Amino acid sequence: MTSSHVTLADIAREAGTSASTASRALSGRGYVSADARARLREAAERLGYVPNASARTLKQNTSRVIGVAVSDLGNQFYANLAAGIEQTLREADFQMVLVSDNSDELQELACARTFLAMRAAGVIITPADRTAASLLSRNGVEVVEVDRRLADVPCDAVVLDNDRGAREATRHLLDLGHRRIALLVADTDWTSDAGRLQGYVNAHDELGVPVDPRLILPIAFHAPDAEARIAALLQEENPTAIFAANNTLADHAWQVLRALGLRLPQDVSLVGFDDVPWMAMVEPGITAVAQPTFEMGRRAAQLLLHRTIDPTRPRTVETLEPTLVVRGSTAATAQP
Amino acid sequence: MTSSHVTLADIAREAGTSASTASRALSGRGYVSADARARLREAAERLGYVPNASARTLKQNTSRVIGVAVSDLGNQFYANLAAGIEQTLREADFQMVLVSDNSDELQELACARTFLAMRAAGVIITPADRTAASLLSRNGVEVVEVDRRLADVPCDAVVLDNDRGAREATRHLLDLGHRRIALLVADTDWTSDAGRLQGYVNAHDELGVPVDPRLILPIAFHAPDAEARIAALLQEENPTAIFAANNTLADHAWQVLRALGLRLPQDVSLVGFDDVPWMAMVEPGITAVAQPTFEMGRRAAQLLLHRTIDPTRPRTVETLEPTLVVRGSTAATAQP
DNA sequence: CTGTTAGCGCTTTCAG
DNA sequence: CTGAAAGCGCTAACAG
Repeated sequence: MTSSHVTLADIAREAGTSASTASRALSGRGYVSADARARLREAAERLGYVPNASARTLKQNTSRVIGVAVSDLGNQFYANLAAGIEQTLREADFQMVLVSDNSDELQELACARTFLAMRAAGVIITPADRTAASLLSRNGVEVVEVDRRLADVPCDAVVLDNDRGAREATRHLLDLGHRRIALLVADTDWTSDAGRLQGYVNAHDELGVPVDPRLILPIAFHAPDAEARIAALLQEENPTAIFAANNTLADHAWQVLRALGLRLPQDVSLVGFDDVPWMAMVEPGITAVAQPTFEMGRRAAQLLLHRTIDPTRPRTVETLEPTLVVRGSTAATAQP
Repeated sequence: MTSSHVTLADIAREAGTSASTASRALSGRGYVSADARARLREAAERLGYVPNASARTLKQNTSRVIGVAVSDLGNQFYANLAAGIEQTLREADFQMVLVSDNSDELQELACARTFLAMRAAGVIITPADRTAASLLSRNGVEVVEVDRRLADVPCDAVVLDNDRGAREATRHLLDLGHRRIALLVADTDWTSDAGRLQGYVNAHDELGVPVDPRLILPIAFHAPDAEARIAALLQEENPTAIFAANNTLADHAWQVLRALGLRLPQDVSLVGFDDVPWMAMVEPGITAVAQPTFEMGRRAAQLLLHRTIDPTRPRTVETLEPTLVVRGSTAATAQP
């Protein structure tokens, strides 16, 4: 029924006080007589008062909004990350403004500008470029990087121990006797993918197995020829195992194997990175490096919330540990 | 380097104009000489001006923020819905504030209050209760309901033809000779689930097959005993087929069948509702009613955007059609 | 075409 | 304990 919005002045008038007193009563800051407080509370309730966040933000020059920019909300990994962030923020009575930036530098920068315009209390980002963090930081907005690190300004971060995850996965295959292990890795300059490549190499080095660069296949996101290239690699290089360094590539690899009629694990072994539901459901199950995705989101949000409380807190990089989940897709090599 | 924020007044001073002229120049509304505009643009660029969204919202009493409240961001269905909404909003230069409310009435109401406080230009919601929409609507905020309808105030909506989806799925099983089809359905009073139940019943009625109420199992979200109850139903009622009316229930059913060692489709047939990736990957594939989830999100956002342009637009309910995707999990009944 | 003025709703000194 | 007053940054009349 109330068409226009009820303001503090309205409830002040209703309760016979000034707006300042009303502000103090409802925000709980400063002295207000119990009597006045009760009257104001009642009036606010009765009139259906909803504080105007913009007015408050304008006055206080900071909001309860946290900007979140992820690469691809359609991907389970980022969706779970966002879910973890959202849950944590909501518990602390903050709101999440969520944007999916397609790892596009321009879109990412546009997001940063939007978050700045909103006077976001902080920003969480899966970075594709360093300019966004730089712009935000320069304007006094705290940034937390998740999944990978890119910023050239100091900021908190939550990442996975990608090297270790990839090393364990590769080592698992090497221990099973595989010597020609194809690596499917995203074609980026991100620390996440670099770490996974490094882990693959390290595992080889540790056992003194030479790395054949022809077995390493960098594939861009959403590359339309991804599966064709994987099929070509399989046929030209005859790997006995595949390590797919993210969930999309694992999916592609699995589809290619199915299309070519190659059996898991008799004809070829497969390890994925990022344990998504289908990997536990297909037969045989896919051996995978599991990431605590939701928890990464939670940690990132916590880091940001802690910093809003104590801005002098030293910057932290939290490195979470992956877990190798062994299933039926990996087995010892057949004798050649 | 710029510690505090650059304001319109700053760039006006820099360019030797008043703040109003600066406002006109940068917002593009009203007359400004080409010369002044150029100087102002340059100054804004040079000083790194970012407009203050709160000030603008306060003044104009409306923002470029759309509130979105979904039931469970961790569920693919809602994540995809959110992704569709986000993409559409971003294209129109709106921001999405996303909250996952666990279908909890109190959380949902709290979200509504937050969106109101932010002067959201509109709200998209997968409703669990009618009070949120009512509160928003009463305060002049447009609401679009997605996936199900609940509001007792007029609002736009985007839903699936659940009756038809369930009818086709059930009909498919009946046509294969099944006469004892278990229905696993979410235990809600939502239109979505009611529609699916109705479709199940309608398909039976059309063929004159009696419905045995003992085969209908309502299961609450996140019920810890969901799988135990499904297993019990299978053993006590001996259905020859299962229709699981959402993706979570399909997952549960599949796990139970696997645990009990029942083969698809020889021992029992299975149809899911909402075609998620694993259903196409397991062997045999799961026959499923596919929803255009992402598209539903897009439509909801479009409906809202159109209404912000033309508030007198008549309310619309868009009903999208599902598609039955037949895979190997369904087959004719074995002769008893 | 441009500047002046006023005010959006709230919080925060500062006097009382 | 309370009210008056000022101002956050922006925009929209309204005169010039």
